[in-house]
Amino acid sequence: MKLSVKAKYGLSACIQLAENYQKGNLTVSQLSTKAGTSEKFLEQIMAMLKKAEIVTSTRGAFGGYTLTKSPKDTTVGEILRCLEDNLQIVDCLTNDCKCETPCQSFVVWQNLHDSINNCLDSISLYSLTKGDLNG
Amino acid sequence: MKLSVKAKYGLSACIQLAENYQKGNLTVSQLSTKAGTSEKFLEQIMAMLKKAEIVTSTRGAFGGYTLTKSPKDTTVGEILRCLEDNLQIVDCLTNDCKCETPCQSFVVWQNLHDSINNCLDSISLYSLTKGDLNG
DNA sequence: ATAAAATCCCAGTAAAATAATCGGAATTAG
DNA sequence: CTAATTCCGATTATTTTACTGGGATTTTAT
Repeated sequence: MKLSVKAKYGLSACIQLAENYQKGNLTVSQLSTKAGTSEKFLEQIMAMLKKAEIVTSTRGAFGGYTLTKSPKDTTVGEILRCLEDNLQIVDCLTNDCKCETPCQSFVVWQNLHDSINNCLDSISLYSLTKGDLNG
Repeated sequence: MKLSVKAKYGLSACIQLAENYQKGNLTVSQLSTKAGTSEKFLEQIMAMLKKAEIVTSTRGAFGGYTLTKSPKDTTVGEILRCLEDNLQIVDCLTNDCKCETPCQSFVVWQNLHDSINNCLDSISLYSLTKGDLNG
């Protein structure tokens, strides 16, 4: 139940992009410095975010990354689902449950899954840049 | 962000103890069979639950485990905190936060941590044995 | 055309965490 | 005394995470 550093670095990068929204690209080099990791590692993370269409890239000189949608329309939930295997804390919920029959814990995992997603979906990047969750 | 099998097996064992509450002990052998793991592995998990005083043990022949408190007073939150490193999804929250300054993600981890704990603390073992979270 | 700046792609490796396994000591009931 | 059981500590195997590295491709500027 630990969050991966991919999630931390990736969210950090997205917050930076939110702060730079409509002010042009940020490069992996710039993003990685502030996120506190290597370019090569953040590169992989940006590839995941791009595949999920959370960020949009421009190749070549003067290229870089931008948010695909506005910070108000981009949630932490989307970002972490992209970087944390869809936030599936147990496999039971998508695959068939292979636990004991009947699996009396199932309802726990369902509730927990919903709690986590509801929480994170309610936080937009915009609210984080304002330091106010209701902003 | 995956739940460990320790948490799954441990919760399964606790549910079994809840169903057997005030009907005597259950042995590791009995618990492990239904939980679907080995005796030796569940032994370790029961030791953790004992240390957290969630279960009480009786040694020797005809020994085994019982719940320390009633199923109504034992929550899934307690159990998973015991088996999942206190449900600390990031280290920032207890240690000093070593992320970028200022760490704009901090509020996310706080919210998530609270959501998870509130969710799990609201589920008692009793409600699980009844298959009704409001029971 | 060339060079520089950037993303993109794929492969490999090192470290850490997880999931066990193993052997045997201590305790208790009968 | 014996059998059933928890308790204790060490070791090992497997999987996941966290990186590192090389180089191809794309784009802009000169």
